[in-house]
Amino acid sequence: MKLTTKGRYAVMAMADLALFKDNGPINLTDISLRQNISLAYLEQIFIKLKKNNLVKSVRGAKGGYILDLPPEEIKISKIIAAVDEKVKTLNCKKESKKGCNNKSTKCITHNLWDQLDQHINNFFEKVKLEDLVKKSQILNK
Amino acid sequence: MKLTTKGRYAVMAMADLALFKDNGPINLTDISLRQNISLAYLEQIFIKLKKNNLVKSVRGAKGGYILDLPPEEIKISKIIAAVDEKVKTLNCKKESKKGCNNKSTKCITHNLWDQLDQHINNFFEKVKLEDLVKKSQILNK
DNA sequence: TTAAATCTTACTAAAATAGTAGGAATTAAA
DNA sequence: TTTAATTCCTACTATTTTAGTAAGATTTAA
Repeated sequence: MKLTTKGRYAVMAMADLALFKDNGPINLTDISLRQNISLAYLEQIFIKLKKNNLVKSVRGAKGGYILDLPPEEIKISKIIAAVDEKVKTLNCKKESKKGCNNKSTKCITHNLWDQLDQHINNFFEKVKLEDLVKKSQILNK
Repeated sequence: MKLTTKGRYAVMAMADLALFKDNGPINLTDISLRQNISLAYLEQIFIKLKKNNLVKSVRGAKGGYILDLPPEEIKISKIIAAVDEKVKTLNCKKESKKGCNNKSTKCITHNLWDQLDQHINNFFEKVKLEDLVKKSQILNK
């Protein structure tokens, strides 16, 4: 689990798709304007979302993207995992069969980071795209 | 809450201090060797730990650092906060009185990141230095 | 007096992140 | 059949952050 603006953009864009999911394919230019993210950057992000079966594309004029699943079935964890390659927040420099940093034991804090990863993952596993859309409707009066 | 190797090093070093807390001041050269972290880098880290009242220093020969509190009273969250300046995992580009990115509303995912920060913080609030020391003794046979 | 240590400041290298650029391919609609 | 809108693809670049180095000043036990 790695947290960067790329992941944040991805979640924002997916939430945008969810909000407008009944309008047919949504093009990136619209998302770019609404969410204030550069078009070219969004394009890169959507290639990854597509590869990970989170969205479907419709090419050509009047094309765009649509969610591949209903918002209540899309976990935030999947979205973030799709765009940010690395999986862990923090790694020990090297972990061999022996242990961390080639020492004979795991480093003192090794388990702590493992647990943190699980903890963050749990959080994002529980939240669905649907939850964000609902919230944004309620909270922004 | 920002997670980098600096934070990890800080936790490792503090755990090291906790392990050897009955030996009087521990010098950074020893920690450097045991934890495989460069001395000069450790020095920088310890300046911050000291500023944040997590350790006390003893200058001069036979000097070193000691914990300012017993390990059961030192939360991991404090250690990480001490060395990593920024507090949040992810920020919206700009949040003015109006909302994120100067739009009239908070961005769709704003609350999500706030909640995540709380979630991670909770985790580190619950874990004390003592827990790490115990664990390292048990798990590394 | 010396050696071991912290303290201080400034610099630098490396990596990651964020973003740009330019054009190819596809397709709805005029 | 042409055009405009759109995704797709690849490469490049600028910026920021992170990690680390360097050099020396200061302090103090022995």
